[in-house]
Amino acid sequence: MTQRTRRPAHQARAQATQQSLLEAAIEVFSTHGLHGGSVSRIAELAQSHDRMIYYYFGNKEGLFIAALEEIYRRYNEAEAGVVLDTANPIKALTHAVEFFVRYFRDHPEFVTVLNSENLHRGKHISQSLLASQFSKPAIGLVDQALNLGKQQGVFRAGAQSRDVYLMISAMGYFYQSNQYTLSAFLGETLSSPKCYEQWESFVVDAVLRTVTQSNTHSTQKAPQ
Amino acid sequence: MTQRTRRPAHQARAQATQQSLLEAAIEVFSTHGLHGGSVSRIAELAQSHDRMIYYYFGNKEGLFIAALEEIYRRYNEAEAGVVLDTANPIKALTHAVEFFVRYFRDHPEFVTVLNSENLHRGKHISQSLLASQFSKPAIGLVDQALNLGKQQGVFRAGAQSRDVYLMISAMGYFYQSNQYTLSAFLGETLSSPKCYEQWESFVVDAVLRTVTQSNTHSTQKAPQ
DNA sequence: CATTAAATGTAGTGTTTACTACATTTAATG
DNA sequence: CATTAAATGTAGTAAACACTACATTTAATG
Repeated sequence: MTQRTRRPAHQARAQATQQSLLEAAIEVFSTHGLHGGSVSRIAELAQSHDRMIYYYFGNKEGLFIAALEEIYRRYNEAEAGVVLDTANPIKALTHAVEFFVRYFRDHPEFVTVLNSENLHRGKHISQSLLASQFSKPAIGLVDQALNLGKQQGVFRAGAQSRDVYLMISAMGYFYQSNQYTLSAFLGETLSSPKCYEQWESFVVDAVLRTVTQSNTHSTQKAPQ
Repeated sequence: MTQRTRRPAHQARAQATQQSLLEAAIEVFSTHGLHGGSVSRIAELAQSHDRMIYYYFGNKEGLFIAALEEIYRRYNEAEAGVVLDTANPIKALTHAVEFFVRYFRDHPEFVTVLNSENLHRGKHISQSLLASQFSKPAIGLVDQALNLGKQQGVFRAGAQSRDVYLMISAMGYFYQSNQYTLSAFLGETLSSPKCYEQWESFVVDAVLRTVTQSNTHSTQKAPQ
């Protein structure tokens, strides 16, 4: 905030409370949504006071924006940490798919907070100054694997990175996000490890079938 | 409710208020969520009184369950109205995909209310007595098209209806549900008709590539 | 046309909410 | 060690919330 860099002990403690408030906010907002999660509950979970939320984040919305930025930051950080096998495009793309599907599975708070933000029509992410930075490495992984395969003639040139990224995200995200209504709708639980594994391998299979060279029909136009 | 069938004028008026409350509930819950949408706002939009919500639906949760059941009912109704070309499996599956993608696009309230329900871990849909009925025609369309193709040797036997249904739903649903964060994340708006069309044709292509026999030299032209 | 019950209108209740005014503690510095 | 500002603690406020007690209107029936 506006503190000078002259008071290290104060600043350390301050940053600790900020961090715990942010962590609590992610937890509460992810389980109850923006309206459902109260500032008092967040403060309590952080073992602090709601007073501090206003001190550090201005208001409830400011805290939500901070939480949103944080989960995006972690998502990008995780994505940046993935190293793909440059020799084998199929292996590379497979690993990329596995990363995304597993990330959504292992980070339900990312999914639910994004859902809350989309309920509010992206009102907060559009306010965020950091949002523009997020777009940089977004499709990076998929783009990397796809280009690799195109160069080697394994993947068809028509497959666009953005579309394939959306495809992978959609299948991983939707399975996690809608697991409860899907389970009720389909009459079977989707949360078991066995079910997860089967879905993961299907997604890998579907993505590979979508991007690999084949002489089957196509409704997709040529790339430009 | 508990009214006898002896008072038609009363009953007609009663059903009208019930219907307008339900419609208003879908509207408000879909734009603000379960917690964000208030009963007073719903009553006002329905040009009624919050008093009537408790009279007809018991409480706020009862109204939400009713709204949930209603959007599911409409979804199933729309699905049941689709007639597929039994002679051409590729055409049939293409039409099925187009139906789903367009349904999610044209019924954002279905998407957002389901998201709210999933935020609450399916708490309400599991309470619903009608929920079990919903599962019946769920995969129907996809299953129909897929079996058709398998019989004719166009689609591979390994492709399971449930997986393909999830794939189609995921790609259609996610694109609509996450359009705001995706637009910010990817740096381009996804809501333009042109973008929608391109995505739709990609989904059709991806699904067909996923389920078709990989080694067949199908010279069959794609549907327009 | 009086009766009756369904349907609606009115005016509340207690609670929770986001947010704030004000007091107090902490620790770095002259 | 007194000063000072950052950091925290306490005790509120007004508004919105879900929900309800009670009164009134409506129209079908004896």
